[in-house]
Amino acid sequence: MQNPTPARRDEEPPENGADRQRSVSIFDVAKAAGVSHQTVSRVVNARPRVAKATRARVLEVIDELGYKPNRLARALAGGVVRSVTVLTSDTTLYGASLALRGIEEAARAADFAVSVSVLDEDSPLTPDDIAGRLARPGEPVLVIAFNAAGERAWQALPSEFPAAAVVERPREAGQTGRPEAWLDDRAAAAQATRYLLGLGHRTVRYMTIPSSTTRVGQRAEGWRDALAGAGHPAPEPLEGGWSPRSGYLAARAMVADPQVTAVLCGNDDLALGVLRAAREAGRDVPGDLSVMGFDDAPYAAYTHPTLTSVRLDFEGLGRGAFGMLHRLLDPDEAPAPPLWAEPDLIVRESTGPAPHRPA
Amino acid sequence: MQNPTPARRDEEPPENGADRQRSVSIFDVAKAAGVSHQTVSRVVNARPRVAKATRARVLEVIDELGYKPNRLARALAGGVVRSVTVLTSDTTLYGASLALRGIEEAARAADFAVSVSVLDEDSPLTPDDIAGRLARPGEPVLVIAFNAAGERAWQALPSEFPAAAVVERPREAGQTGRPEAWLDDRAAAAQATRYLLGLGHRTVRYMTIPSSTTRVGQRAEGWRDALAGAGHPAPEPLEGGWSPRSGYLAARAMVADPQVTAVLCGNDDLALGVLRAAREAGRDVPGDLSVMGFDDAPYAAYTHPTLTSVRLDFEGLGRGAFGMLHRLLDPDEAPAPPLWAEPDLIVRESTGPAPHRPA
DNA sequence: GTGAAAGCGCTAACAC
DNA sequence: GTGTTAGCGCTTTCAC
Repeated sequence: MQNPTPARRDEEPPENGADRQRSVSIFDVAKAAGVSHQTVSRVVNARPRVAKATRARVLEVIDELGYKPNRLARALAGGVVRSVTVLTSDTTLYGASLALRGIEEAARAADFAVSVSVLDEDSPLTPDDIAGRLARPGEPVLVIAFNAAGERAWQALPSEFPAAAVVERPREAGQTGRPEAWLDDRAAAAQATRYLLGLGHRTVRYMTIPSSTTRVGQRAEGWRDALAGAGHPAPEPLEGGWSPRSGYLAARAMVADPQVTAVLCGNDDLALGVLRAAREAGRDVPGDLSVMGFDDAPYAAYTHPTLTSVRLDFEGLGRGAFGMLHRLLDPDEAPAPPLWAEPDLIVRESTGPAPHRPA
Repeated sequence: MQNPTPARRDEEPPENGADRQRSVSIFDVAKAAGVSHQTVSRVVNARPRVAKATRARVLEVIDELGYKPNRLARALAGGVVRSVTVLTSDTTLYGASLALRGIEEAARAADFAVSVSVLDEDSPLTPDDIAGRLARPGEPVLVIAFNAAGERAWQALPSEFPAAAVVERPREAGQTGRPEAWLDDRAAAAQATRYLLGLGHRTVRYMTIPSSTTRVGQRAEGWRDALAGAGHPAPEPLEGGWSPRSGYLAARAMVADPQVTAVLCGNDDLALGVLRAAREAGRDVPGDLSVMGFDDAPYAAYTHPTLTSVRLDFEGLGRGAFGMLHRLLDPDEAPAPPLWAEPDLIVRESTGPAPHRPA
């Protein structure tokens, strides 16, 4: 297939484009620069002991020949890794897809290759199974743990794996601290709830997105916090899902109840479903009922009514998570990561003052 | 760092979990099974010439030791590749993220690793640049070319690369046929337009999504086809973008014109923006104006009014594209790929009969 | 400073 | 059928 002769890297590369297959190797560079392949390796990896002139010459040849180190060989030989596998379970989820993009950006900037491996709800997650998803054993892992499947993977990941995660909520203090990046959903939800309460609503209902853990989600906690802070008992949360449909279904009973004047939803899709249920029940939004979303999806400014929501910097979060992993691999890497932006309340049409009580 | 002794694979693996690093190699299996590493390789790769009993024994040992072939080494050694790099430019686009998921599913089923490399609008795309994104030179590539950045990559990809793409539209016949998977957007748009025409609308306006090529998009072509088929001249298309915002902006002038009674949008996001512009202009949808989307995003059934749209099987498309690539790599692979589903018109509230003409 | 040698885990070519 | 040999392109030692 390749060169049938036993001779190795001794003759000129084929002049014409006939055998374009084999790309230029470290030996080609070495030969052209008149040094050993080892010296080339040193130059490429910015190792100390190389004469200035030698380095310059090698660099020049590299440029000329268009040499690119082969990632595989590099990894196989036990060099620095420069690749990550991202474990994620739903690339269509708004937050997850943005986080993935953030990770990819940061990774590319750091010259890391990123692989993606999609988790099913029920994928087996033994250490062996996870290892099987990696391009190379020992490769670092980044998990997007916004939902249960992701969180399971994060938990299941043996601690020997160099890894970081974007999570819904940080673990309890006291657990071994593996790097985790998260958005302060709890504070954001509390802020959202306080905003609604400030509008004069007697209380605020909350519709849950599935929590990544068995415990109640961060957003629900924030909602509770705010209610408690205002001296209100928390009503039973409504159990939603991820989709508009689940929001619609979960809201149908609630919207019939005129006592309910404000609902905070775990995400915008849910809020959209609630909007529809309200409309069908003949309740005016925001006249009779305030509906609030979470995530600030691109469509939130264009629904009817437009959706008050909380903007979250998922992309920055992804970048930050990669930064954590990078620093874990290489402690004297970069300074502090550019922190991701704080959640931001975006007020639109779907929320308003509490209706005047008929009583 | 690893084993400091020069001896290679001659002693027992460390009994305790102390040195968990080095995973079990083909030599470990070979030794345990009392065969050569080559025989193990044959078994693993399902090669013909192995005695039944030998095969069984090796398989058993593999299972026992939990041996997993090292992808890197495999690739380095020039074996079958079993990995793809997906080039995509916007993971948040609905269609693209679903296609990616479809690819990942199919790839995992075929035991391929998938890497993702995100394209910017302005990433350089010389062959060298593309090669730099690959985990290994010569690795197969799958490009998601729904937009200009993706299409540029697909065009720029040297033909030596084993590659396939999901594209908006197939190339002109006559161009070298590299495998391309696409949805019949053109027929779907024609069908949508005919549906609108059938409702009594005098004509149908079309709002474009950016085409992946310099020519007009497939959906626009379909719309033209239908109009022409019905003997109508095609009015000037409206230039939209990808976002609800761009749809809103592009629609503002149009909705003021009472002559316009039906608009077909290049995607649902655009339609959402149009819906808002119509509302602001005081035009009733679908009473005064029918608005139709494309893609059938999950929220389409929950907007107000709910959106008539065209459902497209992006996930199936992704699976199909992977299948094409797989067969390209290994001609005697699988039979025909499970074809992706036909586009499907979903009628909802946003479209209706043409208003009675005042004249 | 630089080069030579060994080997990462695997597959391919060729014996036997 | 099965074992042996020689690399894939690179990074480690360790000499000089």
